[in-house]
This record gives sequence, C-alpha cells and structure tokens, in this order.
Amino acid sequence: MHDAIDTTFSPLQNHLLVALPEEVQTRIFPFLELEKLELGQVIYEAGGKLAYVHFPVDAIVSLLYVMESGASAEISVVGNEGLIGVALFMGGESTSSRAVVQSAGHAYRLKGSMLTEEFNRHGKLLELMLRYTQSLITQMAQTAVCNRHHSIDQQLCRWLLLSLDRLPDNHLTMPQELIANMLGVRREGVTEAAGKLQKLGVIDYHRGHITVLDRSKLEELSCECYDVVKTETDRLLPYALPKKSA
Amino acid sequence: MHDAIDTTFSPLQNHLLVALPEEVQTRIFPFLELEKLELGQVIYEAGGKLAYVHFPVDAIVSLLYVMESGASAEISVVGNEGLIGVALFMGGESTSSRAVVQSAGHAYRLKGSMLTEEFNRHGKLLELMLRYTQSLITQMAQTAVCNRHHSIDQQLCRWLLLSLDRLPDNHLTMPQELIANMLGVRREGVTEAAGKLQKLGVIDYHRGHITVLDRSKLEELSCECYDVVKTETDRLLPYALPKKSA
DNA sequence: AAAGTTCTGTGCGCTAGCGAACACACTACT
DNA sequence: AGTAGTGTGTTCGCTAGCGCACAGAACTTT
Repeated sequence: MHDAIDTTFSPLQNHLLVALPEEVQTRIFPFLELEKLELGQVIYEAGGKLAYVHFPVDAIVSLLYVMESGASAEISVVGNEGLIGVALFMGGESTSSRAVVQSAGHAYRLKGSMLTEEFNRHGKLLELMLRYTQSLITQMAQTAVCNRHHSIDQQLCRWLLLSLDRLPDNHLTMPQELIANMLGVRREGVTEAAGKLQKLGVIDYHRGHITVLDRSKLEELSCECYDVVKTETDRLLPYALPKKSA
Repeated sequence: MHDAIDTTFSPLQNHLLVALPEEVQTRIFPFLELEKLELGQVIYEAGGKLAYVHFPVDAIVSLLYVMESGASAEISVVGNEGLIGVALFMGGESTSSRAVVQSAGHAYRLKGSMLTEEFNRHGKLLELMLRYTQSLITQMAQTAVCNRHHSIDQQLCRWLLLSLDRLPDNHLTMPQELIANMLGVRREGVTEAAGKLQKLGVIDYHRGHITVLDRSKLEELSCECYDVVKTETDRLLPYALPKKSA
C-alpha cells in the first residue's frame, strides 16, 4: 500500500517522546519495544492492570467504553501525539475503559515500572505527561457534550477529522460497523451520514476504505467540538504542532 | 435545619485536605481562605486563567460546558471529596468548562501559586491530586457514555445520587430548570422524570426543594453509571470512605 | 465459476426527546 | 388583598435516531 511504510520506525515519531530532553531519552529509549498493532486489537481491557504504556507512531487507538448491554462509546482518540495508559502514572493503574486499535500501525511500548520510575524523577517527563493528560480530559469533556447535543452527521465529521489529524495520509480503513461502535450509534446511522458526505464529494467510501477528499468542507460540516479540542490540544502541547522537531 | 451547620468550618472537612500529612497541612493551611458559595455562582469561566483552587466543604460545584448555541451539559460534579481547578497543576492553567455552584455552601480557596509550589515538592499532595484527577477522568468518561445511551429518567437518578453523596443531608435546593441545564435536556423532560420519581415515592419535590426519600430505590432506577463512578472513586480515593481519618 | 462472507443501502414502524405555547400553581412583595 | 415573579405541569405536532428485516454489491475462497 505504501512504499515507505516498512522502513524502520523511530521513537522520535511520537510527539511526546521527541519532546523529552536528551538525557531522559537516553535513559528510556533502550527499553522501548516496537510493537505492531492490528485493527481491532485490544491493548488493554477495562479494569485490567496496566503493564505497559504505549506510544503510537503511526497507529490510532481509541479509548472505548463498553456497557453491560454491549453498547459502546468512544471516550477519546490517541495517535502519535500522545500515549495510552495514563492511569499508570496517575496512580490508578487501571481504567474503566478499553483501548482498541482503530487504525493499524505501530507503537512503542514501555514497561509500566520503567515509566513510573522516570515519572518519579519529577522532571520534564512528568510535566509532559500531565499536560497530555489534560488534553485528554478536554477531549473527553467535549465528547460528553457532543454526545448530548450533536447529530450523527456532525459527529461523524468530528470523528473523521480527529482521526485524520493522527493519520499519515488521508486514508482510513474501517467498516461502518466499527465507526458506529465508536460513535455509539447504529450502523445504519453511519451509512446514512457517510452517504451524505459521499454525495457531497467530501469523502470516498468503499467497503471500509475511506478517503477524505475535501477536508475544509468536513470542518465546515462538523460541530464546534472538533475545533475546541484541536485548539486546546495545540495550546497544551505546542511541541506537537510542527511535523517533527528532531 | 442543622444545629451544627453554622459552627465554624474546618479544612479537615475536605477529604483531600484531611488526607495530607501534617507537615504539608501546617505549610498550606494558614493560606486557606474560607469562602461562601452561592447557588449559581460562577467560580471560574471557561478559558479563564485560574487564580485559585477551591476545596469544597459543604458546597457542590458542577463543571459545566456551555456551547455556542447556549446549550449546556455537566461534565462532572465536585464536592468535599475533591477540588476545583485541576488544570492549575496539570499545566494548562485554564479549562474549556465553567465551574458553577450547584448547591450553596462553603469552600476553602488557595492561591494557585501556593498550590503549585507545594505540588512541585512532589510529595503526598502531588500523589493525592493526581489520584483525584483520575477519578474525575472516570466521571467524565462515564458522563460521555451516559449521555449517549441512557434515558433522562436514568440520568436524573444518577445525577441525584452523585449529588446526594456530596451533601450533608438528603435535601437539595435546585429548580428543575437548572437540573435540565446540568443534564443538557429540556426542563419539561426533567419535570416528567421527576414526576415519575415523585409518584413512586422516591423523592419529594416542591418548588426547587428536593428531598430524597428512598435512596435504594433511586439506585435501582439509575443506570449502571452511578455505580461505576462510585466504585472507581472509592477505589482511587480510599481515604474518602470513612467520615474522617484525622 | 460457484459458493460463502463481509460490507453497504434501504425501507418501515416506533419512541424518546425536542420546541413552543400556555395554564396553573405557590411565594413574595407592597 | 392584589400583583408580579418564579417554578411546575401538560398538551401537541415534529424529527432524529432506533430496532428489525432484507436485498444487493463486492470481495474471498475453493
């Protein structure tokens, strides 16, 4: 699919890792393990003890809450701007949500004990992790509001944009059924909303392959939620703005 | 209503403050200022820089998101188990939500600089704040899911229970209009849901005065969300379980 | 080429919640 | 006692989204 995709990866492709001072990098980089993440793979289960934190490089991971009834909803999205497993350093060691791979790719994982050790040095890593956590909080809060007030059409746009920002290209592989799980709506609802976008020439959708054709139109059709999250994330994590800083 | 309610307050009535080691208490308690909080008072505005953190003793504060359209939704509730203003130590200094007093009462406030100074000593206070923040995250995530999947009836029960847990008695002063703002629904929707509860003898509702008569019934009628949040909060903040630990 | 699987489109009846409009409280003021 | 104000109950038509059921299209397997 890609020509360059199977070249070597580097931890520097993750915005948090690249922003660490060299001293910290030399301490923890040797312990990073590259892991391949398949679509749908569960990185950790709700309530389970976290053994690792994951720093995505080209994968996208969703924090998903699954209810007793089986109904689900996405709480937030994580790409190479962040990490999966904040509960580890926040002190809880587990979360009530599940982490699922939304777009296949790769991530570096680090043993929980290694991370907390560095965290407890109370240096730049702590500061970065906390700022990232706040951006996560913003995203979750916005998701709550969006779930309450906005239409499926708008939410789909928001979701596509959030995914797009974390993707190397404008192409996403994911059947409508899974998108429906993320948004917490019926598959048919997604079919309809995606159909509209298709008709407008904003996206191209074929059997689980979405290509975004008109990004600005997408932003226009989305609710304010995308913008709020984006702006706040950029404010909190300024280093993540340029493509690379290394 | 209470005989003891207008006696002097103490910072020890806040579960976070009471859990601090004595050494930290002697450092920061002299700087705590007792503040009276009126119903509807805005403690901080969305996007505004935070000057203080607030530790409620007998007040309840809601983190509320207000959209461009004016529609709103509650993100989480804070009582004497927590504090208002986590963004201060998380590094963001501001939030996209507003903090509104949901139940009048009192809180101790502490200058932001005082808090961050103590936070940066990287002791027990840091640990407590982070654990509390994670419980906030859990609550926000659950709110997002609840907004997506549960009926107004269920959500009202959840909301009442969360408020009840943070209240000295089983009585709450708040018109349906404001509850509607919190839940992000129409006032009429609340009227209907509250009417049902009234008919079932679960609550007594008269012109903004709610008295909970049958708490266990309320738990039964609520969605799973209340329980999830409660359990997780108790797990993360075990010191908050008994009445006092000092 | 045939058969099976996965993904998408469509149609239909149903309900929760919305928006608006209004009548009736109960409280407070003067 | 009267009047204004605030909180509550109710009604009615409307729409978004649900649950279900099925048809067809596009890939996969053999």
